[in-house]
Amino acid sequence: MSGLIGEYLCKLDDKGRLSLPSRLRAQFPESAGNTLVVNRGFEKCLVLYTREDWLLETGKLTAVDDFLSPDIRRFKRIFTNGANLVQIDNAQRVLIPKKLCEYAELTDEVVLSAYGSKVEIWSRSNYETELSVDSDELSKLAQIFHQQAGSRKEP
Amino acid sequence: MSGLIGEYLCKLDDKGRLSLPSRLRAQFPESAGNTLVVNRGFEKCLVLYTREDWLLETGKLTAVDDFLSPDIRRFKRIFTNGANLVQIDNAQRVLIPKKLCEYAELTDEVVLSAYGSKVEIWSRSNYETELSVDSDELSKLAQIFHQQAGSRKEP
DNA sequence: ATTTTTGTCCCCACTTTCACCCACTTTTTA
DNA sequence: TAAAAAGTGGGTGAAAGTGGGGACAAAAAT
Repeated sequence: MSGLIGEYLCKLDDKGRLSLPSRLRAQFPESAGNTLVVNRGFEKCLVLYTREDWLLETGKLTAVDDFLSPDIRRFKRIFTNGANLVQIDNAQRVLIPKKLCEYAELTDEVVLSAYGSKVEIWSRSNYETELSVDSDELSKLAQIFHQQAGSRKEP
Repeated sequence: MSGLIGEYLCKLDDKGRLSLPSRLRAQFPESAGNTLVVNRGFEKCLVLYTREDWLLETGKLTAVDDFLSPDIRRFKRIFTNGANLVQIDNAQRVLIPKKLCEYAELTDEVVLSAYGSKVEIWSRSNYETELSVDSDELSKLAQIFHQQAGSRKEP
């Protein structure tokens, strides 16, 4: 699935339950059922996938054989470690594993940021820091992006 | 089977029994019954398979002829002789053979990390070391992976 | 051959966790 | 502005996790 969109501010309660905004919930396909996958992101955030998208996302990793080298194994581990299945309860909440909460420094205020086939989960304060950018830096980033993206274009 | 997922922190008791989290247990197919296979991993960890997946894994080995070289024979021997059948008891625990506990330096806190068709068993401290990586190293690993994955692409 | 030791498994009991339920508040929609 | 839907918080019982005693069998020692 792709085409997820939206930015949502929501609450994490004392038990570590995160309620999914109904607008977001509605974007998950029926087929996803009540199970999602949550994992660490590259930055101090978590990433939420449908199970199906998780498999797509990690398909490249799965295709490479473990016998090849220690580096390969390590790389695969780093990417897949921490991934956990979570269930959506009848109040549209998921229980975020403690370890992952700590990793992303989640407390009570949490931002969900959906894009493509992933939903990033940030603590509000980390999210705001991440997004605070002045226009100079923004144009620099855009430039870098353009270069990188350009060099990868298929002919 | 593939598509195992999850990272679980669990306890190894004094008797060397490891309790399998129910979430993980539930991911094994009915057909696996109460028998699993545990073996040494390449790194300082153990690997847990269903019996069926173990056969698939060793299929790679048996496909290669023993006559080829001493190294082949040696590898096959080393790889297969740590393997043990373990039974799941009615409290969802498996008894890890002492030799293997020592090999992986397992004490009381153990991390189970499931991915694909295997479950890796790490001591908590070794696991954390394995996964701590700085960004330089990560990009190096990514590069290596990219090469390997690329070289396997079908034309 | 008998005893001792060691290892494995089964059972029971206590503790902890979490999925479910309900109730209340806030927001949205008609 | 009422009604409905969404969001929030907390209590609770069933399930999972944990630890230990003891029966039994295999291996080792006498």
